Amino acid sequence: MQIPAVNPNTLSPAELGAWRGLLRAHSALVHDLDAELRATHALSLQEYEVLLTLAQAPENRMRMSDLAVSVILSQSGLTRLVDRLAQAGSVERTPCQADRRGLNAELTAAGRTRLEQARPTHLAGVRGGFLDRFDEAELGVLARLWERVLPGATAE
Amino acid sequence: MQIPAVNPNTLSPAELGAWRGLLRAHSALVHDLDAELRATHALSLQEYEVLLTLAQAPENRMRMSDLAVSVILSQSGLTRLVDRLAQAGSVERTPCQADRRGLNAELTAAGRTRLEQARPTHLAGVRGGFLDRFDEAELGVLARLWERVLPGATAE
DNA sequence: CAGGAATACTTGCTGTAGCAAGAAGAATAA
DNA sequence: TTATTCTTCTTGCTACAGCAAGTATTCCTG
Repeated sequence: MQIPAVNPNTLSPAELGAWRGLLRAHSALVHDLDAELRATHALSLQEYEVLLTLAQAPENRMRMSDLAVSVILSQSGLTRLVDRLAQAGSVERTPCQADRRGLNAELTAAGRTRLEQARPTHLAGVRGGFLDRFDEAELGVLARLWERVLPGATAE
Repeated sequence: MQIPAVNPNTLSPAELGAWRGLLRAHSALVHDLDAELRATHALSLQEYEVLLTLAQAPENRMRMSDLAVSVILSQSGLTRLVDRLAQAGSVERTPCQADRRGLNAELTAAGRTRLEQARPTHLAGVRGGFLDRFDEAELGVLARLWERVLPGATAE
């Protein structure tokens, strides 16, 4: 029986499917989620993720740099994202006790309200577009597969 | 034995891992691939994908709108991407026989050379960062899982 | 306790993407 | 045929992201 040689210059169908599937799925999901959040709550997906992350953080606040890592954004990108959220009154910058270089982004009451309004939309989008397509076991498999790709990122 | 109720307002650990893992994995992989292609071949990941797609197309050319879908880009985004590639001599716009509204993007000889130079980098990146983490069976599983997320996208 | 290196955040600049509107051609229908 | 509508691509505008440089503070080393 012939073993199909791994051609170092080409991808197998399974490889192609896995790789391009990742690209396509990500693009479609993120695009749709973002569009729906914008349309119904005037909130980008990234803004939503910041509010959510803060809501789950102790004291509802987090150092700017940690927040940037959490939401997968450069530090300068986060600075401006928080600018926008602060402008809208959803977040405040508060000084950091221990380190005067640092700033905390802190969720305001208005921000919490905004998040709570948007949350059903986001959850419905993630479920409807992604999670509902799989059963719990498959989701577990996926989660474990990701850990092989990611250096030391633990699922929050 | 207690069955954990599905809380409609929260994600289970597996759900979270699967979803955030997708976001993180995509971000890390695309970022690194793009950076490496830029550093070693002065080519963005999107530019690379255009060249590759053209190289695999019949006659090495493709309608602008089809190309946009293939590489997951808006039409205006593709117009400008092809502008850049044409500027660099990697691609040419040729008129479309059947439909004079249309244009084909066509790979030039120089573009093919450029692609061939960059290809090992790209393949090594995709393999090293992603594909090598899984065996063929797992890749097949992944590919099939994606098809449930994607409407009618068949892996090329 | 200086003085230099490292860290935290912001700002200037640039590149790239999308949407919406426009121009040119094709398709349909009467 | 010609008028209306649809499609294909491009262009104007804007938004968002990253890098690199700048500023303020802390850490480290002697």
